[in-house]
Amino acid sequence: MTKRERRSSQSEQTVEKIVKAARQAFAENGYSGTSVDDIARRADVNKATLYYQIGDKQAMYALVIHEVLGGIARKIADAAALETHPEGKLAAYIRTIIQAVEDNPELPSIMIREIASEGAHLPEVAARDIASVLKVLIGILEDGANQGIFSDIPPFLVHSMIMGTILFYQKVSPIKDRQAWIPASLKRRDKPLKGSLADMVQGMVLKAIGSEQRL
Amino acid sequence: MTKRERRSSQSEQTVEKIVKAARQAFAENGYSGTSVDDIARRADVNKATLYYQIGDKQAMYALVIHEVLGGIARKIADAAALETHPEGKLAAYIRTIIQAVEDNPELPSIMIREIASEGAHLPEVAARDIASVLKVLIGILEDGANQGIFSDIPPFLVHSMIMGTILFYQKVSPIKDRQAWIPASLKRRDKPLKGSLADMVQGMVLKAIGSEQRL
DNA sequence: GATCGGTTTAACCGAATAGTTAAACAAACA
DNA sequence: TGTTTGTTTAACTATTCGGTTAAACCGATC
Repeated sequence: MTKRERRSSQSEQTVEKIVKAARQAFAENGYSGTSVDDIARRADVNKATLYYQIGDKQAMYALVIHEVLGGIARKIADAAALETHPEGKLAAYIRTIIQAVEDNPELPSIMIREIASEGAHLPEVAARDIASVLKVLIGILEDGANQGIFSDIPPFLVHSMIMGTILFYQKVSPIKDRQAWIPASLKRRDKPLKGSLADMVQGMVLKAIGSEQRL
Repeated sequence: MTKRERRSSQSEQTVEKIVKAARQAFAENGYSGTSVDDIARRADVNKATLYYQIGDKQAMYALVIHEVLGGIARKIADAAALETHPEGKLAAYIRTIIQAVEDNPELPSIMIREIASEGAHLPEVAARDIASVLKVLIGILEDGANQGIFSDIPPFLVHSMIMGTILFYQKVSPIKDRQAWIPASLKRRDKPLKGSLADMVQGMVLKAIGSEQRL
């Protein structure tokens, strides 16, 4: 590392600290529920530094969104392209989304809130990312329907089912563990599921949209 | 209407105006994103009146939550109790939830946000309501599994699938209509679904959790 | 029609908010 | 060592926030 690089790499380090703090804060409390001072406190950095390094609150949010959603779109498209059959493509599609959710603990909260507010704070880059993911799903479902493998269910309903199931389960699961009225036996049943959530959701979705004549 | 009643009924009318305004504001912008002044403006009432009639912001939110979630729990239990077979019970369960969502346009946004924040603003009354609904679902799934009708899927995953699908679709559907890149033919396919969303979700969920040997 | 009590209101308060500024700091370089 | 340049900081501003107050309002009762 040259001397010139050292300064800029320290700057990158503070940017990283800020983005991490912002990601956690936005996930916990939403856009309006998060104050810039709170982000600064979490990042252990002066508030003016946030404005110097990144910009205003919207810019911080856009950066977080981009970081969280940015890479996913291509990953999904790539994973689906590796498969040949619609069933395999759909399974890969679901598996990749679950993998992304498990890699980013803050993704469900942020995405769920974004859906609730109908994308009010979404930068267009992110909207395009989501759109490209949807196009992949639409293609898979059309292929499957043409081959008689899938029944004719509106793609947006399928999309709602996949995303809704995954994101909700990710958020509901920890709440469940804190509920005293739920018998321990029930709680235990979800534990081993952790690793195989993908398999379970895959199976459910494929059965849900599978065509009758195939069974 | 007696003379004495007129005054109190006018008071009730302002409370209604306030609750309606609060419900819409909280649904649109969330708890933190809604200002008391905004609610007052929407209700066309002075801010001090809100505090006189209802209480502080939390009390207003609790009232909205109670109004939105209050009646649903018993409706679901009643509807499921009318059926004898697990499949019929589950279908009634789903149908009732969809009916409630369609009757309350603000329900999805509020409930989705509440899930994102892990019930941070939820009054205990509402938490109990949700718990009782979950108990009904757990009972149905246990019966079905014992009778070999349903396969053994964790109840919280089934719950996530049902609620996630319904709530997400309700929010995603209007977004979809505003997207220019989506072919009109695709948009049209969801239209006739409006009335039969219940049938479709019922069918998907039952197929998703149906046991193998039954097919 | 005087007055009593429930209701609404304008005006106000302190705290928190998003965003700015000018100065201090520290690393590179001459 | 002094200067320059990129970075961080404390202190500040204007606005908005949730919540309060005291006075005005108005229908019911006498």
